[in-house]
Amino acid sequence: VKRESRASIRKRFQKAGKRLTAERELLFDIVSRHPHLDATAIYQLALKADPKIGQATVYRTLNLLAELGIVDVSNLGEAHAHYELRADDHAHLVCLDCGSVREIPPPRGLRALDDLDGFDVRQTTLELVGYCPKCLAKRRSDATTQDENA
Amino acid sequence: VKRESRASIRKRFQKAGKRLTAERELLFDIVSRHPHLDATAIYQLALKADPKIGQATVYRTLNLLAELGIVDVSNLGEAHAHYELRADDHAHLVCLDCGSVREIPPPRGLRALDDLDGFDVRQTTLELVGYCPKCLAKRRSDATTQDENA
DNA sequence: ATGGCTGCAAACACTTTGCATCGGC
DNA sequence: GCCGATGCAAAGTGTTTGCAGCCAT
Repeated sequence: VKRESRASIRKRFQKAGKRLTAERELLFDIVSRHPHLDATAIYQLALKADPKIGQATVYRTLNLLAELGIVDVSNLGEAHAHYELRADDHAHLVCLDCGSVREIPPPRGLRALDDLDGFDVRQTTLELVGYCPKCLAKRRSDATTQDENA
Repeated sequence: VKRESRASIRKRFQKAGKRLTAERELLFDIVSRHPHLDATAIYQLALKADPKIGQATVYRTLNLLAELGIVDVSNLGEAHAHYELRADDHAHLVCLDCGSVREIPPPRGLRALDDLDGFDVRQTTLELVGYCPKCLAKRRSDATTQDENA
């Protein structure tokens, strides 16, 4: 797993003519340590370390990290954005009940799609939403109990 | 391409205990004829046919169609929802410049992911965003002209 | 020291909801 | 005729932006 280190981040920022502030470093650390969070959750975590950080800074920084290609943005089956460090290609297995996210290797053959009739693919998103084994079991027992299910 | 016909839709609604109103039929037709539109664009088209339809009806109907499994919802690289009739599995090739959407068959091997360690996959979304050949050419010539590019 | 970055709050875009009326079944 | 569906407008989310002061370079 090739990840941006905290040190190499400084260079990336410099190269892009951006400043590396304490807030940005904090947010980078949070995203590093907690993949798949959304902006609100990241903001809550950030507040614990820096009680006067603003939401705007969170959004601006996440957008910046995305522009620099340091993080990837995805929806994970919801309407709003979730963030994670850019790493090897992988698919997301998202549970509709508990919201858990599992990463799995993408099917071979996906890489073959990198060049399609001259279309230049920059980012590939593969999301599988459904029910994780645990929630699936719970749903089944609920259905039995209630004798009701779609 | 197996698509819901306008006639079979009535039965689907009845079975779900929903009424088939003129508004719903209109919105279904629009989505049938114009895949990949977002709610605003659909609303604009709907207004031409029925000047007093409300946005709320559009959102409520699109949500209903999604619940009934008649349409699929995806983001197409943007932050908001786009709608299309549910059809065979396919991937979306979305251009970052012109926003065009091309559908391509999914790589074989994707179907094999349908059951993963007991995870029950309900919907699979494969999106490839990048630049279409036309926009790619334009970008290259712009870069040459301006001697500037990331 | 200077221009980018921040916090605050207001503005925005998209979507949902409350309520009175309307119309499919 | 009943109850679900509609239109309207207001409320709700998630995100962006304007501006005065601040701090990394």
